[in-house]
Amino acid sequence: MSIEHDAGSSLSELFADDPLSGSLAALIQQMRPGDKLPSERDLAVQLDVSRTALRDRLGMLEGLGVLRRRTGAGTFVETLRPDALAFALNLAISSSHLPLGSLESVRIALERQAAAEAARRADPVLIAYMKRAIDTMAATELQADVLAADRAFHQSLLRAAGNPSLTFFAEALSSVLTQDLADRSERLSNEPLSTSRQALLVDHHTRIYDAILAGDPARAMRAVDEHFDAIGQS
Amino acid sequence: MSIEHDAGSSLSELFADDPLSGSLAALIQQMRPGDKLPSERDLAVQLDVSRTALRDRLGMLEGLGVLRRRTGAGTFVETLRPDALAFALNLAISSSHLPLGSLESVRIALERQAAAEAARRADPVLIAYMKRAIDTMAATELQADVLAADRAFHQSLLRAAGNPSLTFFAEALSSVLTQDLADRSERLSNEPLSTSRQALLVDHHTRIYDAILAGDPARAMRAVDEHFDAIGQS
DNA sequence: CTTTAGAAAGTGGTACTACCAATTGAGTGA
DNA sequence: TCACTCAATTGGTAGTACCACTTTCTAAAG
Repeated sequence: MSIEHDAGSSLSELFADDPLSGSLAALIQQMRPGDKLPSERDLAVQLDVSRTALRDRLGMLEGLGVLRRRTGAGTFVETLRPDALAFALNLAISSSHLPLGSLESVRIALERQAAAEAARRADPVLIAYMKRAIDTMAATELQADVLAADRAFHQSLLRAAGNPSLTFFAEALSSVLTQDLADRSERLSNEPLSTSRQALLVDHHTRIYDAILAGDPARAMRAVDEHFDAIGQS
Repeated sequence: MSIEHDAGSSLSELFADDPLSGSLAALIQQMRPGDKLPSERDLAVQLDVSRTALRDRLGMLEGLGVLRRRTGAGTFVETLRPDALAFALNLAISSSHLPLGSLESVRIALERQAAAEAARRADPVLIAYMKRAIDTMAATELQADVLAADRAFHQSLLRAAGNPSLTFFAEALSSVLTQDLADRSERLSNEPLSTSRQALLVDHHTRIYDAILAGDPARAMRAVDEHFDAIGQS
């Protein structure tokens, strides 16, 4: 019935108004991350378009983080990179005035979900990394080190959840929020942290850790919420 | 100290390895959505590059959803479009085998957060839309109409949260998950829905609605979780 | 004077050619 | 065996010409 209908390919539908991009997307879908595309000259002949038009689309796909062009080497299919999405987000946010505060909400939502799933999985090895981050946090004295340990904790939390999408989005968001966080913490980074505040942070993270270790998703989510509620007010 | 350091511009840092893209990003940041960029010929002269190189970057920025090129008319700064991110996601997901199931988790996380924030805001007008969706859901008989009402409910829930980022991500995700959802529901869409199941759905949504109306974030989140737990098993 | 049809200018889209710069790898030398 | 050189390949840029579409202005028709 249909002359050329690549069934099930959601990509082609999105490219309905651009056959060239559609062909490229179909080609890329059949390849695996790390694979090398034919050279621009060959590909242009193969798709029966000029190198100019081809490069235009390649640039677009590179912008989306799907491809990576390396001068002299070739064009390669990229692995899913959170920073590519982060880049797009950064661009989008800065050009459309999406408030950073509302983004923080998304981050909390993801972290809460990660805590719940980590508790459900209860992988002792992955959870151990969280414990290590907490210990580091308790042992150090410099604000910068505490922040580093904090990042390590949240990273290991996401890893413990074992949900690639969750990790992907969280890391992308993290990249977007990083410079804002850096700006706020820069002034304090080399000063010693108030002992009471540090103890509070350690306590919060320990509560999250305990809930996950106990395999209690609801309690883990609650612990995350209490954590963010507390640091939100300070 | 630094020769050209556009302080505070997070974009330029990301473009550190590509001066041309950096200049373009800086230019775009100073503009507002809907504004028209100079013509490619003018811009090429202005930035002292060839039109070829310029078009390559414009293609990239268009891929990111930041720009929109309209043949014969010009190039314009785009408003933040969730479908642009959805597009990038679609491409990324299909080319990196990110499981759809893990994406569903993200959606739940966002919806849970939206429910909490909606309860915190407790805007009677926006909440009324949720009620209307529930009523529609209870009144109809066709599976397709129930699904439509379901979508309307979740949409009004996000609106009631009043968090642009949350809405943005949820809609982007929704676009990605749409075709999958469509595939699953296609077979049932014209059959009458089992009465018990419909009643269950109405009950779930009513619980969420009640919690939000009562201004109880914790209960709202719990209701969302129970909802997704239930439909996840069926 | 208003409306409208058409011309003209401007814009993005494509093609083609030529050349540059970086990378790669095979071959050559020590 | 190792190190180096050099040529082929690849992406990056430049410039030109032309096409299709859009917008705007103009002049003719009412």
